[in-house]
Amino acid sequence: MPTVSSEELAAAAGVNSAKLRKDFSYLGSYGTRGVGYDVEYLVYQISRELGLTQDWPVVIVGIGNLGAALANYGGFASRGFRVAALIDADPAMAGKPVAGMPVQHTDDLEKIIEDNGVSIGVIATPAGAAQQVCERLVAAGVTSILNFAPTVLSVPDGVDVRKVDLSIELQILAFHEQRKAGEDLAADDVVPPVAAKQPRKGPDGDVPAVMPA
Amino acid sequence: MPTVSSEELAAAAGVNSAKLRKDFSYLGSYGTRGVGYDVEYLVYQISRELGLTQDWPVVIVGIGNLGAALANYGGFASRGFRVAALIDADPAMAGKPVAGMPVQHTDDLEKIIEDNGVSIGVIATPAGAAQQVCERLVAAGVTSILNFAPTVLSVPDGVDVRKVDLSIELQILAFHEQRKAGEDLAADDVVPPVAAKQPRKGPDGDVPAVMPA
DNA sequence: CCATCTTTGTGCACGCGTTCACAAAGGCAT
DNA sequence: ATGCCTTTGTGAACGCGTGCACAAAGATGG
Repeated sequence: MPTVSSEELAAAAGVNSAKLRKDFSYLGSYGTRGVGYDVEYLVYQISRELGLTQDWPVVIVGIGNLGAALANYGGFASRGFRVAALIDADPAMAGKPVAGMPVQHTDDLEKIIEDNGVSIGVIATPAGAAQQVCERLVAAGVTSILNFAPTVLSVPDGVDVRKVDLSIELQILAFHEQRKAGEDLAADDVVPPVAAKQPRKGPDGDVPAVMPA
Repeated sequence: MPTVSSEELAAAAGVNSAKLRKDFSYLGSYGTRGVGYDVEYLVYQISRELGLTQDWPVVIVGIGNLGAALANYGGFASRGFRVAALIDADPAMAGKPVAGMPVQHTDDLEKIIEDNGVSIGVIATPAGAAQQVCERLVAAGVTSILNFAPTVLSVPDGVDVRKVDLSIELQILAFHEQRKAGEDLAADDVVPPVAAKQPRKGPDGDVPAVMPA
């Protein structure tokens, strides 16, 4: 039976082993003292807790370059996501196959959502169309929205929205780049907490309070 | 002179006004007591600190759907980024215009980086090509990399990498979605800290220690 | 010029998450 | 079966970031 110790996992992930054990303990006591964690069982438990074992039908609205890229993205299927439909407002797109699936017209949005029991929608439309699409999705029963359009969506309570701004990541790189370049001359002006450590995003987040356009 | 108080800004951003003032104070004392912050001046100071006032030439390697989407993305220019070149390994792509700019062949990668003084590279290639492209970018002088390929890149010290995994965001939505659905039946099993609050990414991050594939 | 009012900048305390450290527990060899 | 070794699970302490609360500072009006 292949096992891992919290120490090994912590080293691999670059975190403290005690925190890792404590986090795991919230899921239950899946480890064996003196041995470690059964890899297969642990993977299953975490997958289940994160919802990876469920099947999540999603629709992608707005099949431009980005929408097409998302439709072709391989990482979705392996995480339990199934692209149920591709939807676009352009009648010329209707029926055209993208990622082995015919694009459908916006007119049928509501029916598609219902028929497939979709609760997660992805918006990859131009900024101008996003809010309207969002409202239709929500009205049709979608309760979680991933927004790639450069707009802030307003939604009723109970609906989750996550906004992906591709340029923010670049922004952060540029910030560090500036640091690298400038730290020879200006070794004084330190901005301690706000934006200093390492990266990634997670269920919760940390945003600098204000970010100018 | 248009001004804002820390109170107004804090309310708009949904944060505590004291923290906001303290954060601003790290940039210097730009406020006026009894009045607030001069909007224009504040925007400039923050922009400068974040590196928005500089011109950052970037190259995008891998002009598939995603690369094309990035090339067309309007948000870059307004944040000080200038797409200096689009690079692809496919000879058939060479010379083809994407977002009003001819795609160049990978062979010229090093020359392009040098000629344009590029220090930030975006990788939007298939997973298999990413590491190799990464190494060539670094060898040519790039010190910050934004990686959209589903691979973990290894880079020498001094090079920053940020990985964007489009499915992680969906993952997080699905997690909350699962919560919504299940909280009626199972009001007990709580996973307290790891993954509960609200979203967004920032210069620093919070990752669940372990995330299975 | 003084009084009053508003809002900043910040010392200090509280609270929460991380880390330490160890007792309990299971495996394994003798 | 007994003892030793390894690793978990967790109580308790530490440290750090957040929020409170107030003094200092500037504006504004009389």
